[in-house]
Parts: sequence; C-alpha cells; structure tokens
Amino acid sequence: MAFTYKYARPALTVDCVVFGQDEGELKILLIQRKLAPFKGQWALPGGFVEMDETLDEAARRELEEETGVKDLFLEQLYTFSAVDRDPRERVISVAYYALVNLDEHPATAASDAEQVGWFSAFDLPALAFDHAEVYATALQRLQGKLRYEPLGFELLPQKFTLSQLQQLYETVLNQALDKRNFRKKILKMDLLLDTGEKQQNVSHRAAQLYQFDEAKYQALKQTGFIFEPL
Amino acid sequence: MAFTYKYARPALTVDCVVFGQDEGELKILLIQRKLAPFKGQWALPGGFVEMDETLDEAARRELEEETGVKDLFLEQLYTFSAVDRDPRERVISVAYYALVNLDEHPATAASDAEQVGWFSAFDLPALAFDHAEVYATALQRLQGKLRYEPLGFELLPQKFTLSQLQQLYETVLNQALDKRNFRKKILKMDLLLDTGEKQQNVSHRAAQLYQFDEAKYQALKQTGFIFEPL
DNA sequence: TGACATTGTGTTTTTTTGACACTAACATAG
DNA sequence: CTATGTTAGTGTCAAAAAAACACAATGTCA
Repeated sequence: MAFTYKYARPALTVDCVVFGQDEGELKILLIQRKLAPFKGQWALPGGFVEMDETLDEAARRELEEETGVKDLFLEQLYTFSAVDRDPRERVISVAYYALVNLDEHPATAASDAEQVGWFSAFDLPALAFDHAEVYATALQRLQGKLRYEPLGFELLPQKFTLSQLQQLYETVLNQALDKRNFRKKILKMDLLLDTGEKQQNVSHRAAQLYQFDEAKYQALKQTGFIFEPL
Repeated sequence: MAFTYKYARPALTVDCVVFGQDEGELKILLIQRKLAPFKGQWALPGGFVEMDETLDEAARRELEEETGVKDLFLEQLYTFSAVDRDPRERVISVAYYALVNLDEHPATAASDAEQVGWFSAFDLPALAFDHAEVYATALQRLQGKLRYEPLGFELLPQKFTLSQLQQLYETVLNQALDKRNFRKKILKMDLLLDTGEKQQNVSHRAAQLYQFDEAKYQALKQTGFIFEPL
C-alpha cells in the first residue's frame, strides 16, 4: 500500500534529548544506529510520526519502543528543518527534551535491539545527523528553564536532600552555589515538604528528606508566582 | 504530477503571528480566508512548506506573499499537531511569531487578493482552525521574552523616545511602570544611543530620540549579560 | 503671556543578594 | 568507647538593587 499526494511532502520525525542525573553527573540517553545512514553511530532516540498521534504521543511512543523509558517529563524543544539534515531525503524533525531520574525509571531497556546508553552530557561521542545541534539547543533550554521553573525535581528521586538538589543545580548550570544562601532561598519559597524521614545507609550524619509540593506550586503559579531558586 | 510514499505523511504548514504596535495599542496581522474551510473567517497568515526551503524561509515567503510584509524579526514559536486541527486532513503546523513596526514596514499590501487587516491584540475576532490557541501561545511568549530580551525595539521605529519605549512595555505586559525607575534602569544598561535629535511636530516639549545599540548588545550577550529592563 | 501637555530628574526606604565559618550529628575504625 | 572523618545544618553583616514617591523645565498654542 502506498500514499499519493498532489504536492511533495517532507517526512516528519521526532527526536528526544533525554536528560538524567547520576552521582552528580548530568547524562543523556543515546541509541546506537543499526542501519545506514550513520550506521553504528550514536544518535538521539526518535522516529517517524504516525497519522493518528500527536507529536507528544509520537515522542513518548518512540522513547518507550527504543529505550523502554516511559512516564517522564517531556516538552517540545524546537523543530529542525535544514534542507539537507538527512542525506536520504527531506526530513523535518520536531525535537523534544525530557527529564527522568535514573533510579525510579527502569534505566535502559533496549528493545528494537539497538544498543542504548547513558553518556555524560559534557562528554558526548560524535552524533548522527544534526543531533549535536539538537542536543546543544536542549542543553541551553534546560539551563535556561532551570532558573525559573521547577524542572530540577524531575531529575531527582521523589524524596531528596537539599544537598542533592543543590548539587543538581551546580551540575546542570556548571557553577558553584553557596550552601547557606541556596538553602535559605529555596526554603523561603515554602514549596518543599519536610517528609520527616531521613537519609538511610549513609556513613555520616543523615540529611532530612524533602519532597516538592507540586500542587502548591501549580496554585501559586496562577497568581503570577515565579520559581526562582537562584 | 504526483508524489507517492510508502507511508502516509501529514501535510506541513507554517503559520505566523505578526505583532505590531500603533498608538499604544498592540496589534496583530490577520488575513481573511477566501476558501473553505473557514471561508470568510479571519486567520493567521501561513501556508505549505516547500521541499527546498527551511521553515524560516517558508514563513518569510508566505508572509510576503500574503501580506506584503518582509524583513521582520521572526522566531519559531511551537509546532501544533492536534490530529483534527484541520478538518480536511492531517496538517501539522509550525508556528512563528514576528515583530514589525507599522511605520517603517509597508503596512499591509494584500496580494493573493485576500483581505488583510491589523486587529487589536486584546480584542480579536474568532479565528479559523486552532489559531486562537496559536495566538495565545505567541502572546505568552512575547510577554515572557520581553522581560529578558530586547524585543521591544523591533516594534518601534528605529529612533524612539523613552516614553514610547515605556508605553510599549506597559501595553504588551499590561502593567503600569514607574517612569523614573524605568528610565534609570534602561539607561544604566548603556545600550541606548542618544541620537542628539529630538521629536518633531509635537505640541509639547519634544523628547530626546534614542536608538538601540544592537552591536553592543550582541557583544555583551556573549559575556553572559542579560537584558532585563524591569 | 498664560495655560496645557509632556519631558526629565534625586532621594529615601525597603528588599534582595552575596560573602563568609563554625558547630552538630552520625558512622566507622582503631 | 574514643577519636576521626564526613556531611548536615545554621546567622549576620554589608552591598546592591528595587520600589516608592513629586515637582520643576521645556515647548506649543491660543
């Protein structure tokens, strides 16, 4: 079966930049291409958009098919349209960026048999297509949004310590932050719930575990509140 | 001649939200549809993407064809993909937003014979397709970016007074600003060049004319400078 | 030359930011 | 059980930025 149109149409794909965090390192999820072009090279997970799904749905579907990761924070990034970005034919790609925390989401279950791997975000291999540009755009966006939206919590386990949160900000933004000032500011927003629990199995003083009060944040946001932890 | 593909492909269009400013009012540019669906209704200018052009190029081409407006500030906004957003068939649309100043750009030269008009941004007619949603997204983006990027100057003539600039911010953001604080802050950034010229033909004290130092801004931006006039 | 309209300007108070160093708690090894 | 190591947790002061606030200067026009 084939499909015929009066005018030529570009192919439409989605590509995903999936960020994760592990031991103070920012990572991203790549797959190794099984087929030409760029056979064997690392690339962003993604694929063709079906006729009965939105772009968001396509991104989630492809991610689950290719990497097993699901139920993650996902947002549209930018649509890339350079005429020769795919050597085979005209392909326009809607890029997404996603945030997961590596513990709670089954790390990497390959399925379409491609190899899947987490790479340090600041030390990536050469990427296929224009994926280096897509990745750079995503990192910029993440760094930008982290300053005025509570994205960081998507990268942490549900319960986390203030030190973990601070380290996350330091890693992503690539800058050191003052411990006392950071804690003061983030606690003053009154959006972290003290769970009463403490860290387990650490060989030093155990830290308090907090969790983010998403509901309260959503309510405040309506009233013009802006989350600015720095 | 027709084009045949193995898998179905959505049609791809661009749509543009063009903002302008006139006498303290924020306006947007609409065209009246000549054809079904939504015949006779107002809609955002836009059209199909050709195989040999990027999305940016398509947006500029369609804008000039349909409204005569060219050489404007143009930035990608978001890609809209609801499955039924076009009643005829699957159409995915990459939306752009654009800024022009009404004086220096030939206001509205219709060409494809559709009617073209500027409408007050806060009092729009019913729009075709999902264009109301696209417009809402664009306005939000404009309001957001105005706070940390020098977009306002795109909407003003090249030489402008501080009062005009302030009024623009007040109009777009829909909030009053203190004159002395606004002037202090914006002058302190040292990005406005005093042209030495004064307003002409006003029936009151003539204000100083300034222009934005784009080159200096671009240089500063590299060093991490952020334009924050509020 | 007086009335009108808009430009242009400083000071004070309040709030926010940034710099800075030590004690408390807990686990572990000797 | 004591000493050591490691991270958690906390307050103050100074500097900078933001916010509030009112009136004199300039030019046009009747």
